[in-house]
Parts: sequence; structure tokens; C-alpha cells
Amino acid sequence: MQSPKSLLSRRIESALRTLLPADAELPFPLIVPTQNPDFGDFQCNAAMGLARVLRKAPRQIAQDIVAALDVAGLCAEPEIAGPGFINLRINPDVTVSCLQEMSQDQRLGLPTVAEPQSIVVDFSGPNLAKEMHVGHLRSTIIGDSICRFLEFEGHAVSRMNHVGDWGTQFGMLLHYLRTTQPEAIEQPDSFAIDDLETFYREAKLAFDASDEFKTAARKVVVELQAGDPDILAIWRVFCEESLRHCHAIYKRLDIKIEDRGESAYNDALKGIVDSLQEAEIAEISQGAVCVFIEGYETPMLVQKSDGGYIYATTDLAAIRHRIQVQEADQVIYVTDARQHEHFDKAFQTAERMGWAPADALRHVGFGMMLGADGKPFKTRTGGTVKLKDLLQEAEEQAFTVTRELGSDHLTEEDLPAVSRTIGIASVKYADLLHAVGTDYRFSWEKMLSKDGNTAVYLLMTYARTRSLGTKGGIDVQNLVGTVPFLLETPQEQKLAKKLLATLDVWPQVVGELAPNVLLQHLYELSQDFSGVWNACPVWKDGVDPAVRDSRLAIAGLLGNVIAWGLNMIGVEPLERM
RNA sequence: GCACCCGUAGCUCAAUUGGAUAGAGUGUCUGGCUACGAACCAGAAGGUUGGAGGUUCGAGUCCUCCCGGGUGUACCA
Repeated sequence: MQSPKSLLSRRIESALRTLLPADAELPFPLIVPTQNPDFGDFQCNAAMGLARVLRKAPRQIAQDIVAALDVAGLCAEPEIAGPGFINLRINPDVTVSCLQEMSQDQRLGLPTVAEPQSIVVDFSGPNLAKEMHVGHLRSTIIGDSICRFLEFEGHAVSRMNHVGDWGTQFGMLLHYLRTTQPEAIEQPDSFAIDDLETFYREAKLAFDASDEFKTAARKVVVELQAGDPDILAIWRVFCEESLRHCHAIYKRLDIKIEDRGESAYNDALKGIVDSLQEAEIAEISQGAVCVFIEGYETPMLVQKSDGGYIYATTDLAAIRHRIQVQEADQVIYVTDARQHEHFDKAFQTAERMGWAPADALRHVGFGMMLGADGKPFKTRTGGTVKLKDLLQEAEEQAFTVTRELGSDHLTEEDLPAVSRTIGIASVKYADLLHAVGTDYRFSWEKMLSKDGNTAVYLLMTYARTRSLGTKGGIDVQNLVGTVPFLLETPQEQKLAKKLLATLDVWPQVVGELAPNVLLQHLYELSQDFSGVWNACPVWKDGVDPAVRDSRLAIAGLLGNVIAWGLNMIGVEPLERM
């Protein structure tokens, strides 16, 4: 469906076409929402920009635009202000009819893409040698949310877990496993490591303590790379166990992802290097095979001087595989921003080699999670925070807060499940609320605070929309799209316009892969609804039944929007809390 | 050294990609539950957008130079 803004944009576009040469590019954006309601709902700033092109005074151009503009049935008479702003105020009946249309659509008026693509999203990607830690949190949460965006758009999304399942540290781990738990090889089903971190530490201790161990560990690496069946079997046992740990986390976070480790590309690595050399894109320098890239001092190494391959080689192989074998139209990498240079180099190289079309590869780099002191988030003793501990802590704190505040809507038995949801939702929300690209400070206090912009606020708003009908025995969802909207108060009108703005915000969210823009919008919606809640009674004596129905329907629609929005960040709303 | 990112209210963060008076939350102050969820709402105070130039009708945003912080920078990922 068309939002009021897009309806208006079309009219502006027609008006501008009459004033500009046929081949001229239209100014962008045609209109933007006003920041101040005194200026109406939308404003067109095109006149100022066209002043030079048309060699006319901007205010005169604004008048010309207004003269050519047909706003019949859409908005009030445009007003020209300041240097040439054109202010536009949407007719109330347009708001109502658009809201009606939105209410009747399962997708809330949001379209699917005309040409669905096959898109690979590479995210999470922990190293199987160790336990998942906070460093994987942002990639996992942001990556999942991006997948949800693209899936909702109608794309075919492959969620790929490019786990670190290869490399020298596996020699140490596998040899340690072989010596301490030989029965694991015979009975892989019964094998389990309680704590990967401890296991790693113990293996490292053994490695450092004994030259014999070191030699054996290095031999294991060689055998592993040579494809020795016995060693491969141990390797599989270990990787599967480590992956079980990962998927326990994913399950807790309600995240689906498909594992495809680095090792899957082993057989392709030699071919990658050969091709690069044949194409004379790679050359040998200081004994290593390197790709020099314009603008960078240092090359990207694809083969070490000892003949070994490194992550750049694997990433190139993965790119080629994803584009050529998986037939992806697009590959999106969600990793921390520090890897920007690496991916820039890899992407440029892949494009030059014809392994990926231009603009098919995209790196979404996120900032670091910092502690209250502004330094990387660590435990009190300076250690790495395990992801499972962080989630545990979040759930426990949510439990405490939930119980302290109490609820007339919950029984004691509801508490564990509800607080788990709140805890996990809070972690996701606090992360995605921040712009992806920048560092942010992690704060337990803010995240689970009882007031402010938190997951709890949105969840509570949703629960309130759902419970609003109970007093009259009505399910508000049944009224959505079936009763007329009567927007009597300023609060309701504001909320109605904001609901329609969802249609305009969404393209930006998915275009920029910016969850924070979505959450900002949902928060504003919730605030506007709270305003309605306090100003517009539903069950008070004397409320006109038609007004009552309208108010219940708005609550119902808002609930649907919040539920949808939370779903886009991987949060399932609670009916009661 | 070179490259990239950042510097916005006491604190944590936004700012529709160059638009009008830079916005939220928190904290501080004032007020509000016989109406349905107060985990809420209404209002007040709080700013030389690190600094200096420049580009133009208009700059937090673009260009140059400083200051301060972070990250990367040849065989880890």
C-alpha cells in the first residue's frame, strides 16, 4: 500500500516534472517529515536545491511548484515558508483511510520485494576451539535480525555459521582429547565436555609443560591436514561437541543458523591461490603469495611462506562458493568493524577475479561492546565473559526485577518463563538499540532498568494493548480492520500518523540494515500510545461505543506493529507480564 | 609513519544522508492513579555539536588544518 508520504511524493514528482527538463534528475528526497508539527506533516525542500539549476529565486520556484502541484483530496493548501520550504498537511480523512488499509493487511501494508534474491548472511562464526563469549554476541544478534529483515522482505536467506574449525590450536586440543579421554573416539555419542574453556586451558597447560606434548600436537596438525582418518574422527568428535555448546546458546537466543566451518573450503584453497597467480593478481613477496591492493600499504596474504593458507584464502574460497555454487546474489558479512580492511581487500580481489559481481558483497561492521569504564567488556577479574554466563546473569536479573515489581497478571509459576523472555529480550534490545557501526557501553543497570527505553517498555506496551479489551470481554485484534477509526484527540491523531510512518521507516531500516532505526520508531510509537492511554479512556462511563471501538482497534493495530517489530529483532512479545 | 572510525546536554545515545528552534532516555526539579497495567504520563531546567578556517541560500553532517580517543597495519581470525 501507499503511505500518505508516498502518495504525496508522487504528486510532488508530477509537479516537478512539469518544471524540469525531461531528462533532469529529480531531487532526492522529494519530501521529508517535518520535525516541528507547526510546519505540517511533510515538507518539500526541492526549491532551494533547484535555485541554481533553474537560475531563479528559491521562493519563486517554490511558488511554481505549488502552482503545478495537485493536492486535491490529499492535503491542505501548501504553505511556503522561510527560504522556500513547502509545508504540507495531510487531510485527516486520508490518515483514516490509510490506517484502515493498513489494518486490513496481514503485512501491515509493507510490501514484499519485486525481485526476491538469494542472500547469504554470514554471522556469529565462533571459533570451535573455545567457548562462545561476548565477542560473538553482537554478530549473532545483529546477524539474526538482518536475516529476519531480509526474510520478511521475501528474499531467500541462507544463515551461515562460518565457524573456526581448523587451525593449529586444534592439534593441541585433539592430542589432549586423545590422551585424556580415549574412550571418546570409540563412543562419540557419550562424549561431552562440560566446559570448553577449562578444557582449552588444561590443554594449553599440558602443551606448555611438555615438549613431548608439543611435538605430538604438531604432528596431529600435520596428520589432520593430510586427512588421516583416525585424526579426522577425533576432530569430528570435538567439533560436534563444541557445536552442541554453540547451539545451546542459539536455542536460548531463538536463532537459527546453519554450520559450515572453514574446513569445508580446504580443498579449494590451492585452486584459489593458483587462480590468483595465473591471473597475475597475486605475486610472491618475501616468500609469501600476496595480493597488493591499491590504497593499502600492506598486501593481503593468501599463502604463507611455509606454504600454509590463511583466513583470507578461506574467505575468498567461501565467497566464490557462495556466489557460484550456492548461487547467492548477495553475501552479507556481519563481523566486528576491525575487520573492515580485511573484507575490503577480499571483496576487491574477488570482484577483480570475477568470483563475485560488483556490489554483491557487503560488510556490516559493528562496534565493540564496552564496559562501564569505556574499555572492552570484561569480567571483574579482567577475563573474557562467556556468553552463557552473560545470558544467565540477564535472566537472573530479570527474574529479580520481575518479582520485585510484582504483577497482577502473573502467577508464581509464570515467573521463570516470563523473566527468561524479558532477560533475553533485554540483551537483544539493548544491543540493537545502538547504531550498529559504533562502540557502545554495556550496562546491566540500564538494560534491565524499570524505566526508560528498554525492551521491557515495549513488552509492557504490547501487553497493555492486548489487555485493554479484557474488561469488556473483547479481543482487540478482532476489531482491527473491522471498525472505523475516529481520531478525536490530538494524541490519537499523532499515534495514527506515527503508525503510518512505519511504512516509510521500514525501507530505510532494511536498506541500511539498521535495527536501531526500527527500534527508535517502535519506541516512539509506544510513547505515543502511552499518551493515548492516559488521555483517552475506553471503559470509563460515557465513552461513545464507536469511539471505544476505535480506541480498541488502534490499540490492536499498535500491538500488531509492535509484535511484528519485535519479531524483526528476534523477540517474541508476551501476552501478560 | 600510513589507513579507517569516533568526539553532540552531567551520563548513555539519536539526528530521515546538506534543511527551519540539534532530539530522546537517564539524572535533577514540579505536577498527575475512583480509567482500563504508575515497569506510565504531563511539564521545567540542561548545548559555542573538541577547536579554527572554508564550500552555500543553509553545515553536527561536505573540504582543509590542528587537538583528543579508538582500531587496523606481512604470514592469527
